[in-house]
Amino acid sequence: MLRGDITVAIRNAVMNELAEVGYGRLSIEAVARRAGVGKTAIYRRWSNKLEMVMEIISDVAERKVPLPDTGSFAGDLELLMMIVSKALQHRIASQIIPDLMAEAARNPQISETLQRALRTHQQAVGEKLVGQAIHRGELPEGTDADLAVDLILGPLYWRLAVAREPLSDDHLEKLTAAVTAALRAS
Amino acid sequence: MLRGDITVAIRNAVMNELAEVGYGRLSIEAVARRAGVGKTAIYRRWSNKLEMVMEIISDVAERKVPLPDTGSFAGDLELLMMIVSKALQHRIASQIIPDLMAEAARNPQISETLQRALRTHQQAVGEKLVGQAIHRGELPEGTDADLAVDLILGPLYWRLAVAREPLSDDHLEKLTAAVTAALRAS
DNA sequence: GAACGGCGGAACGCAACCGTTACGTCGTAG
DNA sequence: CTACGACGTAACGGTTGCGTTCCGCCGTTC
Repeated sequence: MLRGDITVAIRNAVMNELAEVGYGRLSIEAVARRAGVGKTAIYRRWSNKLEMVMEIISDVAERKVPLPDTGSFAGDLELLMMIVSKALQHRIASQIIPDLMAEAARNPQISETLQRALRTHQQAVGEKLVGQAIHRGELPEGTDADLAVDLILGPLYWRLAVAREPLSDDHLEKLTAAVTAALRAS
Repeated sequence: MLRGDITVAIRNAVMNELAEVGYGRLSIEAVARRAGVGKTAIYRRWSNKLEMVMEIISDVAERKVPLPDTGSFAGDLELLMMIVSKALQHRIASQIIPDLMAEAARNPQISETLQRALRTHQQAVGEKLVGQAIHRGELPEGTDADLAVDLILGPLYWRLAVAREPLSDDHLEKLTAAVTAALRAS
């Protein structure tokens, strides 16, 4: 039986290595070195870099985030944006996510894995959010959940992961208000 | 004197190579091969990969986009969003931009170059857009240009460069309307 | 027509990784 | 106490890329 503590060490090493050098430059040897483990231990678990990274990433990415339900759309939205912004400011995540997204643009397998892990899940969040709001009468009947997701995640991702500018509480508040207005008007 | 046609061939090769394999895996040898050029021709121009890529990218990125001024905020916004979405759907750009953004997260020199090339310029677009609209009375006095940029570029970038979902004319229209509403309300 | 300089090509020594193999150690299960 | 299996280490041959050097070719300049 494969030893669990070794597997954990490898997983951590992969995450850190991914954050530091990115998928393109990640090497099995470096992972082994960092994990304090032989290459054999890695090849015993996965047959190559892609498979290894994909399995580890899906695992992490599929951890469910609780869908917000605070009782009001404003509350749900604020909570969701807080959660997402915290996640995007996490040291490891903020390096790994853009890197894998870029990699997904040229590797169909990575693309598919990320889609399944992120889109399925996060789109569900958006749909639930919008659905609840419509049901409560806080948003008009035909509100486009797809559009809502773009409007909620887009600006956050842009500012935190792309432009890498700070996100003050004040700015987050304005953003929340703006998104609310945008959705109400649609 | 260095031959101009050779320089052009190298520049093109770098762009295509960047798009195909990304910065992390880009190698001087591959660039030379692709450009049909000796490695010596490259080292005669730049001293290493980073310097080469940075010079070529800044050149491309600093080409000025005409600031929209159609006479109305709605027109300006629609035009800007069209331009940006076209740019983000360009084959080469859509691969290179997320890749370099990810790389910038771990390489300060790349980060700085991109900031200067993109932010300075695109932020100016946002500020002009908002400034014109305020001047015309189409947006309230204190509208935050920073926020506007987040709201305009964020959803587009998210959808096109991250989620990689198609952007229909219909969706673009809804997005424009939503952003307008958001900014008016702020 | 001679000198110069950019060019491609080839090879250099060096380093990093690949994926695989052989070996000896050590903990655990039977 | 024995057998098994996962472990780390070390080495394998092969590939790729680095940055440099030397060569001979060829077009331009004077």
